[in-house]
Amino acid sequence: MTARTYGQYCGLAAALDVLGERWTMLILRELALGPKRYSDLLERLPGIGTNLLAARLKALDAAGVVHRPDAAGYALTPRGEQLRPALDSLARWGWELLPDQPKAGSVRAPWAAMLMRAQMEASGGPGVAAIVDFDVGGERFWLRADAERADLRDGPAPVRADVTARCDLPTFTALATGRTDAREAIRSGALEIEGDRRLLEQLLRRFRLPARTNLSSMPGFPGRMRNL
Amino acid sequence: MTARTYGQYCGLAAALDVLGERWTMLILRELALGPKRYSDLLERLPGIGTNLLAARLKALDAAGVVHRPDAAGYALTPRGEQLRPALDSLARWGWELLPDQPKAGSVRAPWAAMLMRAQMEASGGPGVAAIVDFDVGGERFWLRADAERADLRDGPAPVRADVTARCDLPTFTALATGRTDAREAIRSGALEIEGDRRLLEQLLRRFRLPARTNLSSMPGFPGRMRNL
DNA sequence: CTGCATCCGCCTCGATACTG
DNA sequence: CAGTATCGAGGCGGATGCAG
Repeated sequence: MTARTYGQYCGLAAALDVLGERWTMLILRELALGPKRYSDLLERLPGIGTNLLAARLKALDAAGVVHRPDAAGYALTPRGEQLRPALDSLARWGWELLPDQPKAGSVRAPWAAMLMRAQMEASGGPGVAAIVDFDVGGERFWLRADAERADLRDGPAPVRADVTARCDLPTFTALATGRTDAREAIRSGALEIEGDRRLLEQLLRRFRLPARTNLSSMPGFPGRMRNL
Repeated sequence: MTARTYGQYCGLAAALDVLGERWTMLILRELALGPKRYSDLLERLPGIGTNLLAARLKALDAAGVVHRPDAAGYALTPRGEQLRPALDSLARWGWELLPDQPKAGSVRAPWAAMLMRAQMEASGGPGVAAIVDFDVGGERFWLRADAERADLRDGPAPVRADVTARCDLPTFTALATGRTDAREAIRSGALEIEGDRRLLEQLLRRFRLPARTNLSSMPGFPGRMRNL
């Protein structure tokens, strides 16, 4: 009954009173890619439990972070959209914790794409204006970039894209981590392009994630960490 | 035994695997103000419970976020310091959730000061270089500002400050929220200054927090929210 | 079928008591 | 001072039920 709040007059504590419970920020991550229905969220958040998702959505609605534009479907409110810098910042910090090689089934292309978008914005912006339509192993999402900012949504692009890129998930993660580049992937046939090839190459160059210090070599590891 | 992780190859999920449990980010907030001992943390985190604090510190140590420079005392590692932008971002988002009037006992001057520092950095930087020593109701902390960034630590300034400011907590929150300004507070005697008065006035102008939309007037309020 | 609510076992949390 | 041990209450995860 007595909702567990920190009761501190502090911005961080107040934010965590709303966002701090398990799964909450991950729900918002999914909704940041576009509106979704209850069952969409369930399938993208493996392990969450149906009751918990319902409870979180209700709480987020009450907090003014999420709303229901139509009867079936949840979306971020403007207040929820304002969370993006914070989620980006956390994601960039967490990126360095991830192992070099993802465990099978733990990767979703949009998650990597979100990270790359955040990274791009943090390092001076995309630099070019473009709309790119991705198909990564059948998963569709699209990016709208301008000089400083980039926006990422799932689903197919609702407008005509400048470039269309199709590849499988391993290729995409290889592109993301810089283990390969666009030119090479195209040459090997792993990446299929339609439209302005140079635009995509330009973007992917800015898209690259920073190298990670390998955690397994850190003192005190493993503690209670990762099991991807 | 099986530490509850999300198991997603996603920066945000990885960050939350380390930071997502209750109290963790608030511990880091405290350590971001400077190294502290176990009992210092206990007293600044009312309600945390001794076992939980010990467990969190152990986990954060294992994760490479916190370390113990000397036998009794915890501090952020460089990796922990890198969390500042993320904590700042969350704090700025959460600021707008706070009620205009804090409940008695729920305010700590450094929390407001942290928020002001984050706000200052986000809106173009302090603009001036200065070291300011604060004494707010007996609580000491100091700010080192340059054109773009600002650093805030608790305790008295270890170097000679350009300005020394002394006031009580209500005056400080009034300054923070813009309900009063430095000139007025000095004139009324609520704020005592030693040193370069104009420097402080300049800083405090950049220090002001944005106005908040009053939550209580929002649809769906109260849901499960604040009880400060 | 989607969108939950209910129930159940376990784990986390918070409070208190106790120890080196 | 700096934690560990213990225990009740509640949050979480999984399975199942059920209404629209």
